[in-house]
Amino acid sequence: MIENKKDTSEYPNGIKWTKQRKRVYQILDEATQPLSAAQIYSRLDSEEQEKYAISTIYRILAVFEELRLTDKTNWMGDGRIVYELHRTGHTHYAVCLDCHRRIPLEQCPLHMNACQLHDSQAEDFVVVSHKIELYGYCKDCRAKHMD
Amino acid sequence: MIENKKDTSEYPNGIKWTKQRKRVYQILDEATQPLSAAQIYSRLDSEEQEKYAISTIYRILAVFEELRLTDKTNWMGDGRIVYELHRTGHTHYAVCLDCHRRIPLEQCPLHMNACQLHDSQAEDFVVVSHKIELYGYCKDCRAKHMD
DNA sequence: ATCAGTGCAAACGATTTGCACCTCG
DNA sequence: CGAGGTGCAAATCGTTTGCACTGAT
Repeated sequence: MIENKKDTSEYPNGIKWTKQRKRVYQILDEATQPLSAAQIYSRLDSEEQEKYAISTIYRILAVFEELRLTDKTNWMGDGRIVYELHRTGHTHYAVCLDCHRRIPLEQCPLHMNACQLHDSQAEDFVVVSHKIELYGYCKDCRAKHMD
Repeated sequence: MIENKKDTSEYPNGIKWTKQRKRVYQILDEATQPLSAAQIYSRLDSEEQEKYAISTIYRILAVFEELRLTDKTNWMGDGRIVYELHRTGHTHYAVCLDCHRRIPLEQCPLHMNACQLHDSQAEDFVVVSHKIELYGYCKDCRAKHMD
């Protein structure tokens, strides 16, 4: 069997690394913020014969989540589920209530991964992960309303 | 005009306090955790002629949110939107990844309401509110899987 | 009496699924 | 070659909306 290098340095074991999956992975990788399935779909180039079925996108995202490649979130806002690569640990966002921009936070305001929770209501609850979202107004939007 | 006391001690001004609204409010008030529209609907007693239209439930919940009577949330989990009365400030939950139970936390693990955020990525972002959800495994579910 | 609130059914948008075909390994 | 992946269209689910009727104030 001929030894040939794979063009993508890192990808999960045990699944077929099809052009569709490559592309969805690439789009998520290039994204600066979490994307919905529809947003991923719309970033496919129709001129390049790239309009893979939207159901395929959903199935790929399901597989990615199964493999812990992505994080899935649906928060306040437009109600759609958004996906992002599960990069270096977790990410939280500051969400502007005006322009709906999601600003990723550099650091986590809470340090309690995989720990025992000390709260009288949730005794013996073992925390595996957490999500935080801060709501407020970004610099630009505050300026906009300052008149 | 005859002065007559209202049977419900507290309710919002300016809206008709119909039996449907009373009942939805009561269900939310009795609930120990946030409920989805469908869950509220299913708690109506069909024997009591109480099966108000599901669309009515949604509309009532929309009004309640407008009046700041309730908080609306859709996080990780089953994808449905859940509602709870906007009681004494904000509440956070520990969500069991196994049984999906939502355990309200006694205290907020984060103290940063209405403050300036100090994060290099979100400079000059003014935080109005925040949501936190902890994911993990509750006592019962951990016991279940311990064999 | 009036107009907001309701019920019903139909519309809607996001997500899922069944099935035949295709393609990676 | 064969199992797994995909495309397409139809189904499903939660939620929203149009319209005629009802009931709280």
